[in-house]
Amino acid sequence: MRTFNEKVWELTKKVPKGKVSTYQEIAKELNCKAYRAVGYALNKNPFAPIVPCHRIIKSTGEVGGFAHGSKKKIMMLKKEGIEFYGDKIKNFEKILFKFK
DNA sequence: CTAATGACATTTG
DNA sequence: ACAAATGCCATTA
Repeated sequence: MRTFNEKVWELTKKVPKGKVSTYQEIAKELNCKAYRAVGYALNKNPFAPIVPCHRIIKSTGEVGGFAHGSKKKIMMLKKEGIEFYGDKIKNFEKILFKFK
């Protein structure tokens, strides 16, 4: 059956390169406010390289956490053309991908 | 079934 | 504006 986690991964896969999304947006798309569960799902995500989990950040514009270290996450995002103010995303609202 | 956990978000001091 | 406390939901033990 399609678990909550699978839905999360599926939405995460839809985020285009060079853009990011938030845990909150994903939760909302699933008709709930389980941002916590979303993070949990991505952490336990068995499709580590398949799903672009690094494109999911906090609603505040901070990168949040990452299984291999937040530092790595930032590096990967930078590689995709995303700019940073230290640990915070630059032009956050402009590169934010919305599902709706 | 109950308790604990976590890559969060929002409110409060 | 920043840091701490509180609330949140699904998953796991």
